[in-house]
Parts: sequence; C-alpha cells; structure tokens
Amino acid sequence: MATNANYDALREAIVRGDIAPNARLVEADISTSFQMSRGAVRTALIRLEQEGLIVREPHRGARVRHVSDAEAVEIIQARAVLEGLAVRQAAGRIDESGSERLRACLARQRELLEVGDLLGASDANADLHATLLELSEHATALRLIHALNSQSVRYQYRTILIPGRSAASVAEHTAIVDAVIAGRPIDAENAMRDHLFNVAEALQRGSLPGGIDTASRGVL
Amino acid sequence: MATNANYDALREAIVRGDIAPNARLVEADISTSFQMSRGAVRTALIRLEQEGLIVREPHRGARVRHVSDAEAVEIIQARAVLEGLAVRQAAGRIDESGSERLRACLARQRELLEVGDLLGASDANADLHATLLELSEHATALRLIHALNSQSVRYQYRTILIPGRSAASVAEHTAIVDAVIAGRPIDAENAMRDHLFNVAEALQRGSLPGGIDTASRGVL
DNA sequence: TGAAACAGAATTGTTGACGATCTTCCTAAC
DNA sequence: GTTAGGAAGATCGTCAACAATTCTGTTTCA
Repeated sequence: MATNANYDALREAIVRGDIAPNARLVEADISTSFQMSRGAVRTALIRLEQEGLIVREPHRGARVRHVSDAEAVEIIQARAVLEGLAVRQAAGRIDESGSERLRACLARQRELLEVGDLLGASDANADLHATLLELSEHATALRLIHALNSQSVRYQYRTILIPGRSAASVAEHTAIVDAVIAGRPIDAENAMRDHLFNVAEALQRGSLPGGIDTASRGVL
Repeated sequence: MATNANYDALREAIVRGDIAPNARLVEADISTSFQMSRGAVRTALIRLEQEGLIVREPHRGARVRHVSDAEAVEIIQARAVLEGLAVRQAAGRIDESGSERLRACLARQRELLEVGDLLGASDANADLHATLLELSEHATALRLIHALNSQSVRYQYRTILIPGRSAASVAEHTAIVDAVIAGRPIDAENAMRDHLFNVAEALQRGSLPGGIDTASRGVL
C-alpha cells in the first residue's frame, strides 16, 4: 500500500528531526512534497498525533511536538522501568544463540569506543538495547518502548557525549548482558534500571554538551 | 466540538465492552447509530487503531481487538513497573492534602469490602490507583498507564473476585499508601510492584471465576 | 504614532460522490 | 455432490469541491 509507505516516510522525517520542532505542518505542503493526497496526509497526521509526535490544534494546523528536558527525563525513567521488565523476562528465556548475539553487540560497542567512534558507539548502543528487547519477547513492553523512543530521539544518544559517561556506559551494559546470559532476572532488571536511571540523572543534571535542536541534530 | 464528543462516545462504547470483541465495526453503521458523518467515523477509527483498541484490515472493516490472557498479563506487568515509578515520585512530593485523599480512598474501599460490596470495592480500587497517579504528577507514566487500562478493562477488576484476593488487596494497598504518605519512595515502589505482580500472577494462574467476555461484562 | 476595524488570503474541516477491492452467493459443469 | 467461475452486493479508499475558521496586511480614525 502506497499510503503506508508514505506515512512511514513522513514519520521518519519527523522522528529524524528533518522537520524542526514547532514548525508548522501544512497539509497542502506535505501533500506535494511527499506526493500523497491531502486525505492521506490527514490520516497520517491523525496517527502521528495519537503517537504523540505532533500536536494538532483546531483550524490551526499541526506542529511537531516539542519535548522539554523535563519530559525527556520522564521518558527515560519510563524506559528504565519498562526495559527493566523486558530484560527480566529475557533473562528467564535466554538461549545460546541469543547469548551469542548479545556478546557480539557488546564487543562491537567496546571496539568502537576504543577507537573513539562515538557515532558508531551510539548505534551499537541502540542495537544492544533493541536486541535485548527482541529477546525478551515482551510484546507490550516492546510496543511502549518503541513509542517512547520515537518521541525522544533527539535526546537518545546525547548522554554518551558527557565526559566519563561512555566508560560507565560500557560497564553498565556489560553488567546487564552478563546477568541476562547467566539467567539472573532480578540482577538483569536492576542493572538495566541502574543504567537508564543514571542516564536520566545525567540528563537531569543538565551537563550536556551542545544545543539540543541545532548542534546535535544529525551528529548523534 | 461535536466530533470529539462523538469520538469519546464511541470510545467508551468499545472500552466498556458494549461492542463485542471481534465484532465488525462498519463505518456506515457507526455513522448512523452514533449520528456522525462517515468522515468523522473514519478519523475516530484511525485514532482508536493507533490506541490499540481496534484493528483495521483493508477493505474488511474494523474489529475491536481481542486481548488474550497472555497479553493481559503483559499489560498488568507493564502497569506494575510504571505505577511503581509513579508512586515512587508521588512519595517524593506528597503533602497533607494528598495524604488525606489517599486515606479517604483506602477507608472507603475497606468499608465496602466489609459490607461485601465487591462492585463498589472495585470502583474504590480504581479511584485509589487514579489518585496515586494524579499525585505523582508523572505525565508520561500517566499517559502510558491510561492507554494500557483502556486496552484491558475487561480484565481490570476480575482479580478481586478470586477467593482471598480481596483481603490481600486491602493489605497491599495499605502498604502502598503508608509508604507514600511516609515519604519513602523505594518502599512505595516496591509495594506497588508487589501488589500488581501479585495480581498478574493470580491472573496467570488462571484461577478466575466466570467467562471473560460474557459473565463478567457489566458485573465488574 | 498607535490601535481598532475590515477585507482578503491561507488553511483546515466537512461533505458527497465515485472507484477499487473484498465477500458472498448463485450457477453450471464435471 | 463438489468445485470452478462469475455476478451482485457490501465496504473501504480516494478525490474534488465547498464551508468554516484563522491569519495577515491594510486602512482609517483618534
């Protein structure tokens, strides 16, 4: 279906930050630039509003929703408990092939950090989290976390730029993976919670380099 | 705006279970029975699909999504960790008026249970949880929990019917409220988690009275 | 100069009709 | 009796036009 493909394209553009926050989304403009009918644009905007990615005011059009720093902290906290739940379940059903995948993710992230490739390390970080979630097979947690991630991509990878966080990040991830592979659900959950609450605290402390909407876009 | 009111009406009808699960939702039918244009019905269905309340198949109409027992367990687990997060924050910012409201909720539930009014106790239960969430002021957790509740209302209050759960429920709720009022975040979170994970376990054990889609509808 | 009122443009919201696609049922051939 | 084929009905998806509302720029008056 062409409509769904176009919807994904528009969604990606918003999530990736190609469209500036608070910028107006005029239906006619999107219609032309994404080559879809205005009706399709309308349904896409309704879905995006329900997903929390944009806000629509009556007769005033849609804007991409601006996520404040405080809200970003809330989102990471919610991720912390949900991903904790997920890895707890993952630790209960881990097998050899899953263990291998996790070890590979971890090794890759460690290599990239040693080379100083923060961009690559961020991607590896995302891969590791995604792999853990996939192995958990907790569909509900997965769905919620995915939605949360979409809303806060701009904040997603900034924390690794904080001096000292990258080393801590590797240690924390290692603890998580070890606990999951060893089949210790409680430890896995606590490790994941500690990890993400640390990230939230770092974000809350505001010791973040660069501007949010300009400098970090596309770089992270 | 009339459209939003109609949307809420349709949403309520689905959430309350007035429309049977897996029943077909034809746009034209809804259009007549709810006295709204087909366009309005369309937007409402799109929103409801994004909320996870219905599924829409191309050219085959919409159905209210059937939530399996396994999925209901997942939903309660997710609620457990999210409400845990919320009460943790609530315990950090509780004041005298909030404490009073919580004590009132608890007292009411206890009274109703002593009288044997399970229906009323269920409502009081919901009130207590809602009050706790409101006091937490954690907008993100609140939003997610609200969405989860909508998807699993049919399972929401069944657990209190399990022999012995009602007494346990009161004890668990008392522990939560005590910890929040005393300003002990960790204890509050653990108490809430224990409470809801107990509910999840009871549900998982399958020791539930009555059928899901017939007997319990409207009774709980 | 500044503010209020007005007109025009721009944008969203709504409606109705038409086409596309799926389902169902009937018929006919084997 | 069973199955393949097709026609009719039902339903969703799309489109264009119109109505309602908001925004913007200009004019006028104090």
